[in-house]
Amino acid sequence: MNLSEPLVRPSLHIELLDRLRALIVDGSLLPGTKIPERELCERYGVSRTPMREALKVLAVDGLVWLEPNRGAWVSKITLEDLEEVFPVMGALEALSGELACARITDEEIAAIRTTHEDMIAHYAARDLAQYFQSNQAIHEAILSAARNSELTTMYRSLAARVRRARYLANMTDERWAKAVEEHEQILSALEKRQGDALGQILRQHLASKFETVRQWLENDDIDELS
Amino acid sequence: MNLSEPLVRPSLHIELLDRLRALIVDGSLLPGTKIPERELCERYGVSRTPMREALKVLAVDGLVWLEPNRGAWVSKITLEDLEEVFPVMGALEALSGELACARITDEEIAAIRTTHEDMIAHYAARDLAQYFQSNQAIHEAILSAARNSELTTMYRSLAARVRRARYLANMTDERWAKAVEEHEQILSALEKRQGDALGQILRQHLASKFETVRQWLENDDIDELS
DNA sequence: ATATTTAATTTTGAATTCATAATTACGTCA
DNA sequence: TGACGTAATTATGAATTCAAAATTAAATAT
Repeated sequence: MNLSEPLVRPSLHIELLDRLRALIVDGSLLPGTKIPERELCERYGVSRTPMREALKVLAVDGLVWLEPNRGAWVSKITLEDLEEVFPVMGALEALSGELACARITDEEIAAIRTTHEDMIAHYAARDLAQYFQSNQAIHEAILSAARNSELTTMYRSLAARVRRARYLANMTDERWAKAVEEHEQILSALEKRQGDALGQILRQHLASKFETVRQWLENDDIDELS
Repeated sequence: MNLSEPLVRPSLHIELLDRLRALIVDGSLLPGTKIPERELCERYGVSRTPMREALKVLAVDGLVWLEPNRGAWVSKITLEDLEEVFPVMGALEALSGELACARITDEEIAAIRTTHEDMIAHYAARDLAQYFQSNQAIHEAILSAARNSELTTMYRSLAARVRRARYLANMTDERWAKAVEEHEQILSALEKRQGDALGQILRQHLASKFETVRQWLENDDIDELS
């Protein structure tokens, strides 16, 4: 423990922001449901003022929908939303690949290679949860190697919204195999530091991911996740 | 006047948000200065509650910097910030070009051509303010033709931050000529609906814009705009 | 006179209060 | 019984109030 650390007390609205975001992203608060403002205030022992500040920020972030004089609702995720969000994420992820190739260290590449091999092992063991975790870690590591905090903020905000869809559980074997193969290409381009190629592969990777989501949504004959 | 329009009274914090954003973007509130919360509350006749909500949203947007227990400052724009923001804007603008080519109508292209010719006329007349306005209208029209509200929101947020730098006043003749030439290429690619090409040109266009900013900042031997 | 400590003032963060809008519950009448 | 209208309740938006932190001013000491 660092004893000379300054004593900073994070403000309530920041703390709340993180907690509420987690509640929505992990699915504790379901899309389309009303946000129980009073109940959350009681649960966290805060007044409505910081709670409402946090909700307004989350509304800008796209996780919350504010209806004037009617309260706050957890945003739904429609296919139309995803059709807009995925191309933007694709462009951002392609950029992160390009920048990462120019800036990543050999050590960082080695670490990603290790995570990649873990991921392959989870794939072989058909452990979807662990696979998903390694997968996400790889994309985060590339993003981090891009050394661009604006890019990081924007990408994370979109990724959080998409992640709520939880479509991965419905991934077919075929799709899963293709995703793993694409990841081989990602590693290969990264190790050769081929920025443009990596950008294109990442973009394509995300596009196929979106196709999975689209098919799932269309097959289930629903147009929103609630 | 549309008599069947629903009677919506916009909430104060939304109104304030727009007003404050305008104050910062148009330079009435200078980068690095403290935001006079009390004074603004009096000016707009509102209490601190909605004002503080608006400031928190603007902080997420990157226009305001909140220092815990010390208040709100207008964000400074450092060269380091711009070095991060420009590549992201470039990726988004490239995407807007690609999508626009796939979706734009002939009428929209014709309208952009008209604005383009206006812009050329302002260039010939060396009317920088009018040139700037037409220029911005063209980029907005392409963005709008991309039909992607997520993209629009993100791009506009970054554009607002960059616009505060007001580097255009310092554009050299050489740079200005190059920008006009790039715009000819933009129109050409758009009219041929060559999405990939348009994307690359827009990205390059923004990159040269950034070089102007960088040189200006470095020549003036300052590292922030205040 | 300047540096340092202490007290007064101002500002901030957050709880509380209050007016208004929205929702629900109730009562009336066909 | 069910549709409509009214009253009671609840929730929301925003002003006010209050405690704590930061800043400024004043006082003391060197």
